[in-house]
Amino acid sequence: MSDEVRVRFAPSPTGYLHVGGLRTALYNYLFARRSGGKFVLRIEDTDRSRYVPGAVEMIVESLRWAGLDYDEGPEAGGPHAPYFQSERLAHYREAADRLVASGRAYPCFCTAERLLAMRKDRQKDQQSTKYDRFCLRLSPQEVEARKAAGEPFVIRMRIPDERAVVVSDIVRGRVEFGTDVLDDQILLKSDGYPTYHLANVVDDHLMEITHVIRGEEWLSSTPKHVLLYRYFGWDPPRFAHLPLLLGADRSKLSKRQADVAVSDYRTQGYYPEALVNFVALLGWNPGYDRDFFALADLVSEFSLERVGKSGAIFDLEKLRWLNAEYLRRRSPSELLDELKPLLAEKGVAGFGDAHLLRIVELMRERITFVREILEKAGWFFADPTEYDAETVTKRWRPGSRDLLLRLLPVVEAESSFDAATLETAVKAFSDREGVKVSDLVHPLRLACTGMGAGPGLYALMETLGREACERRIRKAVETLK
RNA sequence: GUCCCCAUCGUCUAGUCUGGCCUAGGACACCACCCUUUCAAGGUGGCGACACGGGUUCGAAUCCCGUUGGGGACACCA
Repeated sequence: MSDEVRVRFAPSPTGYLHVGGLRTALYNYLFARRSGGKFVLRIEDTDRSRYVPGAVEMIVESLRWAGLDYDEGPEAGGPHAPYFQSERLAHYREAADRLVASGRAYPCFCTAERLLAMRKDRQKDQQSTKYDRFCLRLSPQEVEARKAAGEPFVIRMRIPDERAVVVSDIVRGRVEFGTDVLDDQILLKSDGYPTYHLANVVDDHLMEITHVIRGEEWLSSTPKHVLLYRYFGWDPPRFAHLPLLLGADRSKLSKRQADVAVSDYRTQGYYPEALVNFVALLGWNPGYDRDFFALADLVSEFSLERVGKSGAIFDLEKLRWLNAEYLRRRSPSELLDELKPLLAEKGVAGFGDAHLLRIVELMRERITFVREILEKAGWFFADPTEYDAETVTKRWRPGSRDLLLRLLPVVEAESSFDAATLETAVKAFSDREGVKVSDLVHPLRLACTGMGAGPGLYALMETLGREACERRIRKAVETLK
C-alpha cells in the first residue's frame, strides 16, 4: 500500500482548463496509469478573490472530454476528501500553529503599504526584494498585545540562514538554492486561508502524494516546499518539473498569443485524441519514430525519464495536421454522426443519410474539421448565390456560356445521372465538338458549385442530382456573361 | 536587478547520461515533380540545424569551462 504511486493535478478554479494544464494533467494521469497508481484531482481554491463560479465544472468537463479520468477528487470522492482546499482550512491552520510553536514560522503584522514601500527602497539599493523580517524582532508580549487588539496578521515561514537547499528533480537532476535568496514566504494569509505553498505541502503529505509533477514555473519555489517538509518532519515526494508550453514568441503560452482554453479547441472542432496526442509530444517523446498515440498507447509508453528540459512552442499547424489525420481515420458513418448536429444547428434539413454519407465521402480528404463540410462545400446543401470572382476570371471564357448551353441537352438526354455516364458524355461531347475537356469541366464546376476547387466534378454532379445540376447550369449561364 | 532553468532544421524532436556506427535521422510547414479537369489526399525528391569561443581527447552534437541568447520565478495569485 505505502509504495503505491499517487499523483495529483491541482488546478485553481480561476477559469477554464489551460492547454498547459491539460498537458500537466495528462502526464500525471499517464504516470499514474502506467504505474498502476492513483490520479487525484484537487482544487486549489485558496484565493477567494480569484474564484470563478463554474470553473471547477469547466475543468472537470475538459478533463473528462480529454479522457483523463481521475480516481479521487470532486464528484468522485475518495479516502482523503474533501478535495477542495477551501474545505480543509483546519489542516493548514494546525500546520501553521505547529510551525510557529517550533519557531519555524512567525506572525507578521506588516501592512501592504509598508511592504510595498520596503520593496521599493530595497530595489533602489539594488537589494533583493525579500521581506526585511521586521516582525521577527517583535517581542512575544507585543505579538500577543497586537493579536488581542484584533490587528490582522499573517504567518510567515522562517528561512534558515546560510544554508543550501537541494532539490532533486526527476527531469532536471540536482538543483541547488542558497537560503539567502529565499524569502520568508507568507504561509497563512490574514483571512485565515493558506497560500499555495502551505496548502500544497500539507495536502500532498496528507493525501500521500508520492510524485509532484507540475510546470517548471514552480521550480524556484520548490526549495521552500522542501524546507517545509523538513520543518514538519515529513518525507518529501519526488519532484518532476515539466518544461513550459510556449507561445510563438517563446514566452510562456498565454491568452495573448493563442487560444489557450481546452474548451476553445473543443468548440473549434478539434478531436480530444488529436489534442491529447499533440500535447503529449510537447516535452515528451517515445524515443523512436512514431507520431500517433492513442491515450492507451501513451499509458504504455510514457515515462518521466523521457521528458525533455526545454520549452516547446505550441504550434497550431501541427495540431491541425494531427486533427485532419484523426478525421480521416474516422469512418464515414462516424463523420456523418458528427455532421448531423452541425446541419441542424444551421437549419439545413431534408437530406437523407445516404445522401449525406456521399457528401462526407467526397469531402473527408479535403477538410481538417467536420464543420468545414459546411464552410467549404455549402453548395451541397443550397444553390450557389455567387460565383468566386477569381475562378470566374480564370475559368469562364467567352465561349463557356455557349458550350454549356449546347452540353445541357446532351446531359439531359442521358438515361442515368451517375458519375461514369456523365464523364463519358462530357468526353464524347468534347471529342465531337473539338473542344478541350477542361473548357467544359471548369465552367461546369463553377456553375454547379460557384467555386473553383472541390471534389471530382462527375461525382459531385451525381451527388447533386439531375435537377439541381440543370437548374444551376441555367442560372450560371444567365448570371455570368 | 537577484536566483534558477534551458540551448540540434522555421516548429516538434531523435541522437547527449554510456564520446567514434552522425557526410546529424524523423515529423509538421515550405518548394518541386508525379497522379489529376480543380482542390485535396497519396507518392517521390528537395530546402533546412548541432548558438559562439576555449579546453579535454587519436576523435566531441555528445564531456568541462566561459560567453551569448532565450525563458521562468521573485504577491496576503496559483
